[in-house]
Amino acid sequence: MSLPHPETDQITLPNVLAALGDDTRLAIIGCLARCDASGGLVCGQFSGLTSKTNLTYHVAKLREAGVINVRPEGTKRRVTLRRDDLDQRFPGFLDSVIATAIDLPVVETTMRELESATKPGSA
Amino acid sequence: MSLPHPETDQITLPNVLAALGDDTRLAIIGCLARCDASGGLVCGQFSGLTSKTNLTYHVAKLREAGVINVRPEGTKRRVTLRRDDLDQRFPGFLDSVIATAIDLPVVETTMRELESATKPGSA
DNA sequence: GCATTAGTTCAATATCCATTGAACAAGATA
DNA sequence: TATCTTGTTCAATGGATATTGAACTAATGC
Repeated sequence: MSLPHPETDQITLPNVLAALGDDTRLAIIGCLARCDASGGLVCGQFSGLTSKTNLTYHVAKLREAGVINVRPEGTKRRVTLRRDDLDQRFPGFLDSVIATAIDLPVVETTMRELESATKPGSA
Repeated sequence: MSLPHPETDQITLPNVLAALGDDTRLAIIGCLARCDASGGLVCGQFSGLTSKTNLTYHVAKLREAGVINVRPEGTKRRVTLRRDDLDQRFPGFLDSVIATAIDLPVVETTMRELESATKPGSA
């Protein structure tokens, strides 16, 4: 964990809601919801959503709010949902968000990334 | 319902999250969560939160996102949570938000309003 | 060592969003 | 009718937030 992440008990609802109240970031969460079981995703796999620079910005927002975990992996950054932490802090919240976010439309470029990510042996 | 409210199936998660991702609006929801059983609140009872003008703005945001219902009552506006609609659309979501929002600190002026609102015969 | 890949930093801009005050409208009350 | 209460509208402002491109760093592979 070389990047700063808030402790579980420092995650606040206002921050989480503000972080999720953005289309780009909600799309990131939707993608993660689909692929989290297969080890999460790396930043590059969100490339269909927006520019590389902008992605850095939005991923940082989600990380700082405590919604995701970002772990360096070589030159890449592996992104996962902080499911347990959020469940502990706001029971039922993440599940209800994911249930809807997972159905949000995804651009085709990103869709292909997700498909290859969920294939066995891709993590 | 003289003011425009979205139909239940037009309420979207991105809009709801964006509406709740603001401290003033989350405070309004917290107040409503305490008092909704006793018939909701009128705008004036949120006066401790911000200015009158600004309140109109935030209440409109919540109404347009489908989070609250606003019903004219003489010169007043009665505000209630759209519990059933939100539960139907995003099961578990509102409950998990309220469970936390109800514990958020409330300014004293507003606190007094809430106390008088929950007294029997005040609705 | 050199090029490639993956992501970051920084400064600039653009856009959106919250906040304010003055003037207004509508209903209640006398 | 005059006045008070409650909330709205509008235009203006300030501040935050998203987006961009250029230059950069760090790890990987040849």
